[in-house]
Amino acid sequence: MQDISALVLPLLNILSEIKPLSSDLETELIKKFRQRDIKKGNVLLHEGNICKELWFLANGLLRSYHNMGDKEITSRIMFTGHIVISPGSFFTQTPATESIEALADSTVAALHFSDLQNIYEKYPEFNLHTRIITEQYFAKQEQRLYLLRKHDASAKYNFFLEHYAEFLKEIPQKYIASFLNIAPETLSRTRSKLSKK
Amino acid sequence: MQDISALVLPLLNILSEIKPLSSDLETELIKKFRQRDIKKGNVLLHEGNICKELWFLANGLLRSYHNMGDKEITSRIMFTGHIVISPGSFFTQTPATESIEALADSTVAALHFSDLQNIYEKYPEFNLHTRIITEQYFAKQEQRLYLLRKHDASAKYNFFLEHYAEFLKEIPQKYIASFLNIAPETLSRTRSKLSKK
DNA sequence: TTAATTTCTTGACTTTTGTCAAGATTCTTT
DNA sequence: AAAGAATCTTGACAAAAGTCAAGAAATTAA
Repeated sequence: MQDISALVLPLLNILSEIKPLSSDLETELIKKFRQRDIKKGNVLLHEGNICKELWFLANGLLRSYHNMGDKEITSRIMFTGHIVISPGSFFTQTPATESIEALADSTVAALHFSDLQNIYEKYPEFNLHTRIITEQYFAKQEQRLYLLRKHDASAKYNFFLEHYAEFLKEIPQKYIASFLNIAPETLSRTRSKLSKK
Repeated sequence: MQDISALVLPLLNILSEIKPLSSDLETELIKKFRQRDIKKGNVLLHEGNICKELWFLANGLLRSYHNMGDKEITSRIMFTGHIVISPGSFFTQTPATESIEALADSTVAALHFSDLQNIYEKYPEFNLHTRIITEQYFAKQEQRLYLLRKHDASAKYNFFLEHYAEFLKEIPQKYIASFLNIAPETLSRTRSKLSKK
């Protein structure tokens, strides 16, 4: 069990680069975040449940996915230093259409939705920080949409190599395939074709 | 040439439902918005240019699209009352990967990026409004992503019917097809199969 | 209203991807 | 290190979607 402020520190740095945080606000954030440890394979959020917390991934690797009929489709992969929510669920506090699981033993700092709302009331200047962060994640989503609109498997994979290269190190290929919305066999064939050239 | 405040009024209503606007802020917004009229078929933003303005679509119909090789793929369709930007481009002031055109004669109220930044400085409370609006549009993007991840054409079209029914009235089918990321012929066949059941 | 243009539908065919299955490889665990 | 489990690769085949083309229908313009 680490000191929560050590876990949250990188997040505070991200925030204060947008605009320095008052020490009161900083203290409040540290006070409200709670540590959660998730073992590899365990689920942080179940589809159908409401995403009641915002997580700062202090250490580890997470994956969000939809159950499409009988198979899972990976929606996002999240690394150390990412802010993690299920957006549709968290913002509106309605049931999530996706699940989030740990691909590696992970540690998150968790902030409850209602605590966040209280922070907005007490420290309205915090809206600036989250406005900008939401914009940044929004732009990332656009990139994701662009990938999914690519015609065929090799166009998707090439775009993936350009924009998501960091995925290659630790992520099993089957998750990359479902991130690209193609069958794992198709990804395997696409890669072998590519390496022959 | 209408009075700009009449154009912007519905936007002010949306904003003040989030939280009432101070009359100074309201005046400032009205002062900074400019009217633009776009004829059907004309392009509001060209791929490769920077999206320098935020638009409130006071009246009309817009479509954003990517050029994927030789063909266009519709990314969004925007109706009267929508706030319109090319997110990746506007937020970071970098070149857009999409174009935006008018599908019908349209009137927008335009706010320049730098004017918006000045408003944020002068009226920091405005961050609350845009934070919440960005969250709402973010959640919509999630739904869009969910659609594109659907396996086959009929699953996409059924999801489309449930969640984007308002598109059906005025949008030519070829744009709906490209919104679903399928060929227009495939959409036509999917629809005829569906109506036979 | 008629002519011209664009959009939509349908068929035949091709290409791409998905599916199932078996073997190879890699990763985990004991 | 060895056994077990999970993942990846490859082949054969099936299914789905894309492409091309021609005619029908609808929309727009004259």
